[in-house]
Amino acid sequence: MTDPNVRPTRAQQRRQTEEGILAAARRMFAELGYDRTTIRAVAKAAGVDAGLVMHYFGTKDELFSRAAKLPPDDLPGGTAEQVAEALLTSLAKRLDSEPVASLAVLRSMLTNADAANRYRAAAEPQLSQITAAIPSDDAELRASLLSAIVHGVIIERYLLRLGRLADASPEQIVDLLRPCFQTLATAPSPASRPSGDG
Amino acid sequence: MTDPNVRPTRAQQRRQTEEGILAAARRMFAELGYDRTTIRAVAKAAGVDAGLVMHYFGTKDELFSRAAKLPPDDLPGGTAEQVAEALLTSLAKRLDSEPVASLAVLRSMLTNADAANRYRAAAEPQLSQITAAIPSDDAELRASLLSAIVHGVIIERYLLRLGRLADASPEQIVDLLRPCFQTLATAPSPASRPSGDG
DNA sequence: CACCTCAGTCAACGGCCGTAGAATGAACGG
DNA sequence: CCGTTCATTCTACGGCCGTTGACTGAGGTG
Repeated sequence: MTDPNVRPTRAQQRRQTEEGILAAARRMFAELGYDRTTIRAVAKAAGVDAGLVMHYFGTKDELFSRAAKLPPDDLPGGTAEQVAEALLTSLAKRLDSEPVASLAVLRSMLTNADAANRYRAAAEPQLSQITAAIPSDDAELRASLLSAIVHGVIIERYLLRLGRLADASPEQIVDLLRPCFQTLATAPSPASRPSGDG
Repeated sequence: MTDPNVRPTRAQQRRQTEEGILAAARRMFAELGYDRTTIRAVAKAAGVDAGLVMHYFGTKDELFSRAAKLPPDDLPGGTAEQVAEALLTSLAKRLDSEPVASLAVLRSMLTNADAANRYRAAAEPQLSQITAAIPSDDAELRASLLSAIVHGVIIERYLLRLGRLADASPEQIVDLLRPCFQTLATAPSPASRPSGDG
């Protein structure tokens, strides 16, 4: 096997080099964020000249845009209970290994408008899917809270690497969160305070 | 009234200018993060020369350090239930208005090591306080999850300004989260899956 | 073979940044 | 009133960055 083409064709070579640049870019964007990642450093990590990166991608923004293309993560519909469980399953998978491109977006979203929009664009369909499944006036808010929990956990695990969250098993985390998710997705709204009026 | 000293003393003037610089720095760090905030821009916003900022603070890092000094946010101890409720109260207050210095830290913590450390240092005492109150083997993980939820909500509300989370009332958010917090703080660990063995 | 295409390099430019240091002039202290 | 301190400004340096455009040489094509 090894390779029938000892010398790769020009198109192959190009695609391979481009892939190498994108991989290096993804790694650096995920580790350092948009601003602190320099085209020169990406080029060096990919073993090419900085001019080549410009030649292929035109712009640092375009490079980020290509490197940070997110895999769609749509959960199946169903009852609120099922959607909550699907969200937990999706979370478990992400806690097992989160795609580097997604980490690149998360790392940069607080300081780069494009990354923030990309995050919003990825979160929105999930949000409306969850919202649609929750039979409640405040379904939208509940969905937003579920999203905030998911992202809070992922940020602390991968980006801040906070103590227990960084090394706990996905199953343990998901099991602890399950009642939260089910409550948020299905329980009726509380009247007000628990120790307020009667 | 107005002012007995028509001309402020030199020390007063200095403190006032320094305060102005710090306020401008806080605003910009909170809005743009560490990297995209420039000393020159802070100086201009404060109406002084960039050299003066250096003269007073020595270094951009030191300026950030001074601008991002967090007010301590220690919750009272007690039973797990009480601690969970205290955490909710603290969250409600932060959802009502989060100090700009805190937003500066949150905005920068994913791309600046100093901000990340500052965040960790602020979160740690709360974490151990919560951990101490939870009677469970996985108390540390539960505390981490509570922390992740709090910060996820605050990030989406103030930094990403996501739909419903950005404009919902603190009470509404806290009421929805209350069962989550109580469960995480007090419920026993689940055995494994809900639909697994008997 | 001659020609064109194109992956890849190299050197440079203009800009912005953090920072340094000298200069100024008003407030202070004797 | 004089000398000192010090708040404040101005100018400049060196560095890194994104980006450009000319160049090189091997690959494809007729």
